[in-house]
Amino acid sequence: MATIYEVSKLAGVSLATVSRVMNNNTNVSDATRKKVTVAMTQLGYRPNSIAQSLASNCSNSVGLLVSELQGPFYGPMMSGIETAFRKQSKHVIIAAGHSDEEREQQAIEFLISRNCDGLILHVEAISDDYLIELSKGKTPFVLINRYIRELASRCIILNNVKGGYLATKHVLEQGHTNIAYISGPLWKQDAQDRLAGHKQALAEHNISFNEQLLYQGDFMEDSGTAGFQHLYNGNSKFTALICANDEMATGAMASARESSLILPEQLSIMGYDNVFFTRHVYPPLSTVNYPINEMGQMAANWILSEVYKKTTPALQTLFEPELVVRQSIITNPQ
Amino acid sequence: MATIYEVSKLAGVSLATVSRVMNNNTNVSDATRKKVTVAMTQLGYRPNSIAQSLASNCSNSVGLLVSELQGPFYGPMMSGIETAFRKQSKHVIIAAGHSDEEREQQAIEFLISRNCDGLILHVEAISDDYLIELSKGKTPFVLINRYIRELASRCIILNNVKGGYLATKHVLEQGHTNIAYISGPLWKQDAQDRLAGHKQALAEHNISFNEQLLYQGDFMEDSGTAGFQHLYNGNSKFTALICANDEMATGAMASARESSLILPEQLSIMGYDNVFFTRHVYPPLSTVNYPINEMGQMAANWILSEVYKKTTPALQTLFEPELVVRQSIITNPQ
DNA sequence: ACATAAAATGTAAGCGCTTACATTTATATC
DNA sequence: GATATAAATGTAAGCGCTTACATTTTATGT
Repeated sequence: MATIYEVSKLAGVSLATVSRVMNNNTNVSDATRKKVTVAMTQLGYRPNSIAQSLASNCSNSVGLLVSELQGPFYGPMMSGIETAFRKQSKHVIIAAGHSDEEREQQAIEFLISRNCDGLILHVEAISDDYLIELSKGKTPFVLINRYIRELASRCIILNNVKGGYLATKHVLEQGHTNIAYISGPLWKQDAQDRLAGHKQALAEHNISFNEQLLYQGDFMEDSGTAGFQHLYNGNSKFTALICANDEMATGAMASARESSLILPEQLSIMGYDNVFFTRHVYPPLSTVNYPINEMGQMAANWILSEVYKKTTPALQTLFEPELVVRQSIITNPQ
Repeated sequence: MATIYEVSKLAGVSLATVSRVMNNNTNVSDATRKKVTVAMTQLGYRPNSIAQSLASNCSNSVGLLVSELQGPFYGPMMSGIETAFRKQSKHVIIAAGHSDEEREQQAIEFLISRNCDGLILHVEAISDDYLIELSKGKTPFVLINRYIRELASRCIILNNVKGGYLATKHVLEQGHTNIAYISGPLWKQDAQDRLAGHKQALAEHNISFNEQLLYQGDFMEDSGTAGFQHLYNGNSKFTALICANDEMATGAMASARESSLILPEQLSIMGYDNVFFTRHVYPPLSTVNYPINEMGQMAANWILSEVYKKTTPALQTLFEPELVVRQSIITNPQ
């Protein structure tokens, strides 16, 4: 592999000049610039990004930490992020935290020791304090789907209260009054917010919240099935079930079907996230759109702007959910 | 950030010695090793991986090129790969090729210029010739889901003929004799192989292959719906439909339902890949398992072994598919 | 034509490590 | 205890770039 030195020799200029044309900012005359580029192509020169990084103290890489590499939620997020960075020739180093405090911490350490210029973090288990502490370090980061007041400007989040509200409002408008709810783990902010939105919509329709109709799940499919069983065997009847995310909704659907319910006729079900497979389940699931792809792109833009000082479209920190109506909710035949 | 120099000063040894204890291979007496490690922790020293890379000419990073970051197929693959590498402190740089020749090529260029020590490639559009040429370069790579005779030892593939065979055999054993088939794009090897397996099973059961019952799709959902429509409006009747992957099967299901067919009673459908959402569709889709997670891990092991000279579990290049029976196939009531 | 400022180019010192080779120190052999 | 051998440590030259600063060239004004 040719080095900058050979290029400079061939072009008959100094190392510095070659470097200058590479980083085409500084003043180089057109004549020499041409000489150099010719030499480069002639030698098939490709800059050594490692050497560049060492000398410039900038690795052009950003670390991305997600909970899982698989699953319907993270794919679109990573996709949005990768697209934004590739355009700028930044590369992304990925790691998975598996929603486990220790592993998330390790992953962050790993990414930092890898000289990432910035980090995009989707973390769940790690404490606010740790992140606040981290923010004092020299590696900038942005948070997705997590709000910490002290770090507000770098928290890219969805208006989950609104989303919860939208979901329940829609169900109410179809005439349902007995509505069960399977929430996420309530120590998580997003789970709380979605539930809060639910309650708000209920209140607006003068329906009192019934604790009997609440089940706390963990955002995973199995807790949807468990939740349905629990609720179904309880004393309070319901004609609609709202789940705090699509996976749980799916689990609940399977479980409902096992209990010989006909869907959606005998039970309306609502999801949240608008994960891609919601179109595929039967009946197609009505849900709330979580623009995770866009939020991923925004996170990338944040880094591009704050770390690499690029000009980007205006940074936005709060995203709005939207109702997605499909066929899992029927109007309640009173 | 402390450097190796400061560590050496604090420990009262030379740079080389510090370097040695870091790469803890060479001979260092226990006494000095201890001195050095103490100094390290005292300073909170973290090696600069960029400098290491430059000096050692090894970036400890491997490039991963997939078609899409999203979608049910790539998630588990990336997951398997990341897990294997994290354990060895290698990092993975991802890029997406979007099944487009030019973009795949660019991505490979990008990864190479990023000094990846090795590459894991899931490419579809790029030519055999390009890859053969690439194999002469200095960056080693392994191919997933692609077989090129000249590069056989680095092709990690599934026995797709067998998979196709298994799927059709199962359907035949349920008493179906009129079986439609939606294939992948037949310029792709895997699509061909799956179809070959299908024909083989048919032949074994003395059923002649009916061209009327074949539709060539493109592995994407929409072509499943288009395929179903085409076949359904054709002259040949069928009681079962086999799709060359799960997405197309899903599309076909939706389409069949739109044509007021009751599933699975009026039409048995079979998928391929065992993508995670197959459990969620209704009826749960019978399919063929593609152990993509394991194959991802194997690809990682290949790199670990060939590039980093680590000892790994035996390398394996050919994987076997397995039938996954769920509820989308009923026995044909002759 | 000459002084002066601006633009273009060159020089050389790092960036933080690894590693071949040289040197010193410890261990074994007789 | 002298010698041979092995183990431990040190020295210093890079790895391929960037960049502050120095120098040379070119443009500008009079």
